[in-house]
Amino acid sequence: MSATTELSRKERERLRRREDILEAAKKVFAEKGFSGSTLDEIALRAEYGKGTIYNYFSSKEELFLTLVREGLQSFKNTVNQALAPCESVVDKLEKYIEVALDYFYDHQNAFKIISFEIHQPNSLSGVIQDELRETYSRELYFISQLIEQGVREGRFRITDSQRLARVLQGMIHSQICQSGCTQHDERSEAIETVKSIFLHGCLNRDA
Amino acid sequence: MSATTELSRKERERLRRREDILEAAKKVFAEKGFSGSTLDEIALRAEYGKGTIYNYFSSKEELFLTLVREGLQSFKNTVNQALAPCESVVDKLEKYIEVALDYFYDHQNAFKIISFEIHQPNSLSGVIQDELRETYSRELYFISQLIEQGVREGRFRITDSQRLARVLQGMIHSQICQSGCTQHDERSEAIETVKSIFLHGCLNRDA
DNA sequence: TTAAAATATGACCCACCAGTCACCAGTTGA
DNA sequence: TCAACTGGTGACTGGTGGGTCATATTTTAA
Repeated sequence: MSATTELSRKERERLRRREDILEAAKKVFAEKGFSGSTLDEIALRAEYGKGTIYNYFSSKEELFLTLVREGLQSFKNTVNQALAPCESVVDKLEKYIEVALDYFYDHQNAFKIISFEIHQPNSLSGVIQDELRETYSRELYFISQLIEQGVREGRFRITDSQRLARVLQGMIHSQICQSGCTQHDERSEAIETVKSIFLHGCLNRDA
Repeated sequence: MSATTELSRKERERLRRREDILEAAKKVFAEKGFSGSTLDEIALRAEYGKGTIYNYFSSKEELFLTLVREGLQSFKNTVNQALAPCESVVDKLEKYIEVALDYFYDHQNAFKIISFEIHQPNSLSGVIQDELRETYSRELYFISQLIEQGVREGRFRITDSQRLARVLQGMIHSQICQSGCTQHDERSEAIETVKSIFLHGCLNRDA
């Protein structure tokens, strides 16, 4: 084995441990929230000692923030990739609803972490809270820009794109965490319903 | 002063202190969540000693649960009173959207407490968590029953009343906690938008 | 084979917090 | 005026949890 392969195996192992820890932390945070979770439990679940966690993350907050950052980034990438082939605004919105619901159904723990710490303003330190809020609002901004374009094209009955973005986000989020959301037809029914209500509710009839 | 007035003054004072404590607790819990809040801070905000709180509530959990219970009960009463004069299902739904948004805009702390502890399943003890969930799902059941009736009357394009109830709830919740939601026209615009999208999106055109 | 470097580990430290209780101020009733 | 009582109080306690560090273990390099 050459030196480079050696190094890369070490790198891989380090990465793997990091992932193990993140995975365990995701489960615990999703169940108990930030304040309710303990590093002891995360270490237990990850099957590492507590000290090990501090070889990979400098604090509980950094561990949490990493989860949020990587979760949102991964969601964003998925969305961008999915929307790339779409031409019209309506196509894009439909695709967004599909991909967002699919993603969050598949990553419910990530969803819980991202969504409920947003609603709990002051349990994290200021700077971190700000970054979190910032990233989140950029996500909202993405939808509202999409809608804004549709408004300019005269496709929408309602023209407050910010408000529409929020409404759509609320509709999507309402469908996660339902019982039995793992079944495939359950899921596609949810997708169809949200699409149908939002588009029927917002688009001009004569369009 | 007669003995009864004496007693009643004492009673009133006791009630007043209870309210003071609940009010302070509501603010703190709304800001920091259940796990993130401390009784010391609640006592400080209420301007009482920590020991005093235990003369009125047996534990942190009971204090929190009282807030949730009384908050939901008060909301329920407001809704029932508002919907009483309405005849048709559509009238009732419109009224519900109005009154729910108005109520939560006016009681944002209550809203935060009720909504985000629902999304954080395991930070409270089992029995309490169950009661909370139960009460919450009865609220959802109320809307879904309303919609169910509309479905039977053939007024709805979409017939899964449970799902519609969730969507509506998501739309309503998405509008709370926006910036500038204290202004009156902001608020009525939110109400009109939600009404408009939901009804346009769900009702049959020929109805 | 062994010295050195890297890394995992959990006992330990300290700050913090829910809950308690001995004390005290104010009120009542005689 | 005083004794009994009621009710607020915050210092105290026991337990807990984030974060540390000396030690143990494994890996690397010679």
